[in-house]
Order: sequence, then structure tokens, then C-alpha cells
Amino acid sequence: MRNATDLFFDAFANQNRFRILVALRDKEMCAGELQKELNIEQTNLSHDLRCLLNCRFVNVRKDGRKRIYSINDETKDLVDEVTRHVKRYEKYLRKCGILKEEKNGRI
Amino acid sequence: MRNATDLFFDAFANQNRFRILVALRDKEMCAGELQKELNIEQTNLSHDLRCLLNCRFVNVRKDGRKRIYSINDETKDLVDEVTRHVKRYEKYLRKCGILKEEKNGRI
DNA sequence: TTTATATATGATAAAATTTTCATATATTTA
DNA sequence: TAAATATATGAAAATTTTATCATATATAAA
Repeated sequence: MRNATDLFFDAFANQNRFRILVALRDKEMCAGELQKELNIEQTNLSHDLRCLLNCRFVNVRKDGRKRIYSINDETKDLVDEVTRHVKRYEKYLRKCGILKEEKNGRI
Repeated sequence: MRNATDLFFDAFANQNRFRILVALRDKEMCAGELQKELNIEQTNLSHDLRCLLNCRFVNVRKDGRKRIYSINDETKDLVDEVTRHVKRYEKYLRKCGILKEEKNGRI
């Protein structure tokens, strides 16, 4: 059985899923709005929303044929703290040399 | 150019690297001690420590032929907050259905 | 100054994740 | 009830990440 931390990072520390959480930080949105704003392919967005929902990082309510998603407060706080940490360490992250600046291949 | 958040999660949200940060939470340790305690293969541990060091999440000092690693306070706080969040959501993470309970293949 | 211990480096192999693709369902409007 | 819109599902392909392997360096002790 995997440990809970691994599961947590799988859900939270994923590029698209974290972008969704950041977008929902300021206002609730339906899938279509998220899709436009974040430019995530429809089926991927749907997979990601399901994951965030199952983990209870976000909530959803129906409105006609739209589904409106919102982030919960605890998760919002964590998003904020991560964002602060990222800002503080960005300079070093960029110079790390082990983390890849570009997706595969050299810098 | 990748965004800073992606680089941050690459460094921080990695199984072995996060375990190292958690281990260093309570006391500073040299590579050999970490290796025993966490049971991480030597070369992997070395790669991971270099990454954490380059990102400035940990510091190092020399003592004879050992190198003693310690976590910085800001990162320690973030580790604690993540740990709390994981505890709170573990129940849902396990039931997510999208996150894999076992490494590849079915549950 | 040779041997032993502690740790580091870089390339490739192995494994895991993310995207794509084909298609399904659910609700509304015509 | 047929067409249109909004969103969801599952499997396979594509890409990325992590582990392994071979080897290097640095310090200490014999």
C-alpha cells in the first residue's frame, strides 16, 4: 500500500491540477471557463477535475448543464503557502541544474 | 521556459526527496545516516541531496569525511503544513480511484 | 603513498505519468 | 424526440521521471 503522502502529491503536485486550484483560488468556475482560461484539453481537464473532486480539494454543484467547481478553504491556504515558497526559492530552483528547465533535453 | 511552480514540485514533491526533508525535520544527519534510516540507494540519495541543496531547501557542512545536512526553517514549516493536509485528506486520497494505490497495475 | 570510507557524477535502462483518441452520458433547446 | 452543448470515461500511445550501473573524487587512516 502506498503512503498517503505519495497519493497526496500525485493529486496536488501536478501541473494541470495545481493550475486548476490556483484558478479556483479567486472565483468558482465551471469546466468550460477553466478550459478557456487555462487552455487545458477537454478530456484532460475532466480527468483532473474528477481527481480533485474525489480527493475533496474542490467541491462541485450543478447549474443547468454546467458544473460549477470551487476550492475548499484549507486547500486554498496550502496553495497560497506553496505559492509563497515558490516565489522565495525561484532563483535557486532555476539554477538547480538537476531540475530540467525545458521538458526533456537540454536547457 | 518552465514556470517556477513546476520546478518547485519537481524538487519538493518527490518521494525520496520529501522523505529526506521529513527525516531532517527533527535532526541534522549525514548522508550515511539518511541512507540507513530511509533505505535509499546510495547514488540516488546523493542525486537527491544535491537537488535539495541546489534549491536551498537544505544546507550542508563538512565534518571530516562526512557531510552533515540540515533543513532550513521555512521549508520545515512547509513540510509540516503538507503533513497536516495529508493527514486530513488521507481518507479521500485512498478512495480517489484515479490515484493509484499500488505502483502501476490495478489496486 | 596505498587502502579504505564517504559521497558524487553522468549515461542508460526501467518504470510511471500524462496526453491523446474514440466514445459515452446528461441536460437543455428547437 | 432530435440536435446541440457541456462534461465524463477508459484504453493505448507518447513522454517524462526515477532507478540502476559504472565509475569518479575527496578525505582519512594505516
